[in-house]
Amino acid sequence: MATMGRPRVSSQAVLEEAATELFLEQGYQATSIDDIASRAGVSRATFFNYFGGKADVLLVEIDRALDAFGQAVRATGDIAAAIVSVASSITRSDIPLLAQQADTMGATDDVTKALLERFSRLKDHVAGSVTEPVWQWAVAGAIAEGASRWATDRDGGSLLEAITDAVNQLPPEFTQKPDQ
Amino acid sequence: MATMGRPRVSSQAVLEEAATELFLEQGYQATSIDDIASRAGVSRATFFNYFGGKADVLLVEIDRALDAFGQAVRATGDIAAAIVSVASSITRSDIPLLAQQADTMGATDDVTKALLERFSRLKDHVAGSVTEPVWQWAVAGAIAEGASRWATDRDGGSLLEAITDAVNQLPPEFTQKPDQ
DNA sequence: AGACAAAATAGACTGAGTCTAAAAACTAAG
DNA sequence: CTTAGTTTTTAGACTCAGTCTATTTTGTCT
Repeated sequence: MATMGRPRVSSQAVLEEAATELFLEQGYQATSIDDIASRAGVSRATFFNYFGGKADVLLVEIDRALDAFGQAVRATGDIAAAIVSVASSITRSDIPLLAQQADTMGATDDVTKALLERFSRLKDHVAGSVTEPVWQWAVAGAIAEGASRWATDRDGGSLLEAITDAVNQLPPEFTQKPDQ
Repeated sequence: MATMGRPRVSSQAVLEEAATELFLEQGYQATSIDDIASRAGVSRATFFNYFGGKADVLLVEIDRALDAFGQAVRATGDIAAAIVSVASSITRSDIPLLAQQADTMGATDDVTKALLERFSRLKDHVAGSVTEPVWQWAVAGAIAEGASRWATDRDGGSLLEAITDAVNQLPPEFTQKPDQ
């Protein structure tokens, strides 16, 4: 039945590498999608087969983590468990040049906007377990703050520790499982 | 000494009115900035003299409120007082067709993005009084949630009541003044 | 009348994002 | 080995946002 069709010529990883090179060379703003596609040896249209836009290239890992988090919350309904599950599988080596050198690249408010979108998605995922909207904001904010600190302060502990510390600044009932 | 230069031909209010008409007629997406400028009897370039983009037209009142809020926080350092000061001066008549009919206009995620930007600014303003970042997220989220509920549920109470209710779902120490 | 100031405008330009149709590259049969 | 089917890549056109520069308009002041 199969027939696989034309094999892929590129990948998210290849484009990510090309983009990161250019971001470090020229800065984020000065790099167009055409530039990235050229460097990756691929057409501009192909770039859009792999990414929705320029900022998405910088946030691949975040998106992967968000997807996993949403899936975990939907599966278990337990925020704390989902945090442990996702955060403990992420180490500093998973963010090669992303947030680490984000300012070196001249991260514009384009990136800031994209990050806010991710926060919004995070809050939606949190809503799968935390019913009260005001608490959703607080919990999502704590997670985002923990992750941000971890990414910024280079010599801190693990991501899980950072997020746990941040979430623990909230009242415990905010993150309790709805059932039981 | 003065010499005032050429008098203004348009205003935010005029452009806002023209834009709102078109949004209701054609929907938000289908309306270009050219359309708005034409309807207002002004050139496209002039539109950008009054607004930064299409979404900004929908959020004039929010921006005004945010500016006032930021000013109040900077002046007094008291979140609760700033909320009272700003929120009590805003009534339903101040949002003519904005959030009320936002879905009628087919509010895209363009508007959602713009709203997230506003939330980010709100959080920055909150930071003027709340030092702990995790609490900043919670407080800003509560304010946003209260305002959102007020704008959505038509027959509720005042904006101040809605925001106060939302903020009161947080521990009181989150919003206490830093000094004293 | 002439200098000055501020706003409006024309118009060009870059780049993002979308879309369509066609070409390319591979697999599985016949 | 040829053909049909499938998927990706690609070329290219198109709309629109946003920025920028230079020019024109319209007022006030001297």
